[in-house]
Amino acid sequence: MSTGGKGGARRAGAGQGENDTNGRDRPLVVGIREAILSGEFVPKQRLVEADLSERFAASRASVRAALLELTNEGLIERVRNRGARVRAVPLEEAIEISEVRMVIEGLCAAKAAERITEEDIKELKAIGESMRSAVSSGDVLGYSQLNQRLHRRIRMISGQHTASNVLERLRAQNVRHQFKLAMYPGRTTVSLPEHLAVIDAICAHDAEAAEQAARAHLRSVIQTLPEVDQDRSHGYRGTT
Amino acid sequence: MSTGGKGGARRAGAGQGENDTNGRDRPLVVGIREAILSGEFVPKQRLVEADLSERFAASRASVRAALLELTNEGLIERVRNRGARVRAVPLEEAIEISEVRMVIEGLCAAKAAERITEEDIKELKAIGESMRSAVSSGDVLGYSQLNQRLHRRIRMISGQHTASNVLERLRAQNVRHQFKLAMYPGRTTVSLPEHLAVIDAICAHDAEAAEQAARAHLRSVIQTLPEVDQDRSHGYRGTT
DNA sequence: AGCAACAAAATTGGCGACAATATCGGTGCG
DNA sequence: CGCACCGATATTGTCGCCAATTTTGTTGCT
Repeated sequence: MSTGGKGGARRAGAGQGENDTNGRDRPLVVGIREAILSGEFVPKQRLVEADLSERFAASRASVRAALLELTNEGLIERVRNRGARVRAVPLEEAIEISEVRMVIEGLCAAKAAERITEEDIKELKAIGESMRSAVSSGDVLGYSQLNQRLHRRIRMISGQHTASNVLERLRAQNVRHQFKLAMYPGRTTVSLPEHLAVIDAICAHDAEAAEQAARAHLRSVIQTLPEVDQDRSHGYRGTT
Repeated sequence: MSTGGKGGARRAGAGQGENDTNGRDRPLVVGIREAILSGEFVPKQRLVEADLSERFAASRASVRAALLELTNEGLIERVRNRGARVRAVPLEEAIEISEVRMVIEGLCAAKAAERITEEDIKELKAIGESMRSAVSSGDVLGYSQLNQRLHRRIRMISGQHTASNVLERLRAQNVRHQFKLAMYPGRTTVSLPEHLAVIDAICAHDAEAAEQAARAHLRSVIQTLPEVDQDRSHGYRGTT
């Protein structure tokens, strides 16, 4: 974990290690991002620079820089001279994002199937077993965490830095929908066999099957998204 | 297209002339980006804020903001307290980028095949014919422009806003490799039938065939990339 | 009473200056 | 003669201030 200053390393976005947010970022970016992802800042909420400046004990210029960065990450939305607000991802766009995720996760799964080692096979299968037991015991939260770990592990095994970066960004934009999806009753029962199929295909070094399984899983997600959607995501008048 | 969007209406006037990668950007971002994409700023070249400030007659803060934005677009690379420089995309990463492009362009092609109208069919076929004649007459530059127009048109027809954004960003990062690829002798002869296959599949409303054709085309690109690569792209010691 | 224009407040955008940090050159010592 | 320490320089990071623009509240007119 020693994220020390390895100067000569390639940029390639985040290293293969944990990129939960982005370790190289200043605390401001991380802080605001965490606030958005944790739900403290709700969609369409205005983000006034002065307020954030006070909230994080930093200057307004730093806040502005952080806001600009988060804008490019797709988490907040800025209009010239009209300020920044948390981006509300409507269902239609959440589906689009998931469709892009579908093909990229398929790519990663295929590449992972080609590159996976015996050691990683053990870990993937272990994750699969944990997921199975989590579903059995009804541990939805644990299953959700295992889900994220599985996807991240597959990305790592695939060795596709570019794909990982894109996926991470897309996932952050959809975190709210993903959360609602995870809480959808009976979702784990549908999700589990799909995940196991992905794991099996990757561990069997079957790239084609892995890609198809990953895409099938995301297709299932896309299909379920409209059911869990609550239309407050794209509400124009959020003043209640 | 823009379903009830509030802000997207004004963008409708985007003439086919300029490729405003992002019309909402301030001139600084556009200027620096153009300088990088046009090759004026070569990879690994240092971008000193003060110099850019003078070059574009703007304050350093604005330059910094633009640099931050371009960093997130993947065009430049920044190290804390050590400045920014034009990102040099090594062959390995160019391949990764093209692999991601492969699956996303496949997705767009499939979606375009489902959504295309008779009007768009005519235009796609017209582009195909133009490409054919461009290859016949050996007009490499014209073919390259038609190539970009075709891809852009397909993205537009697909209606995939997210995918288009990702593709545009990835394409910008690979613009140098793409250029060398376009100039590779005999490349057009290989590329043309692949493009025509994509066009035919899309116009035939065959989503599956369109995706496969698009992926085959990008696979061909990936296969050719190493041949056109000149190792100056990833030169570590660029101090001349 | 409704609407429009105006004014005041709020907020963002831009700018210059100062401090922190890395790089580079020089100098002294082993 | 080479290496390490040290200072000078260059560059970036941060901060506070002022102008431009938008939004909102008020007032006067129809």
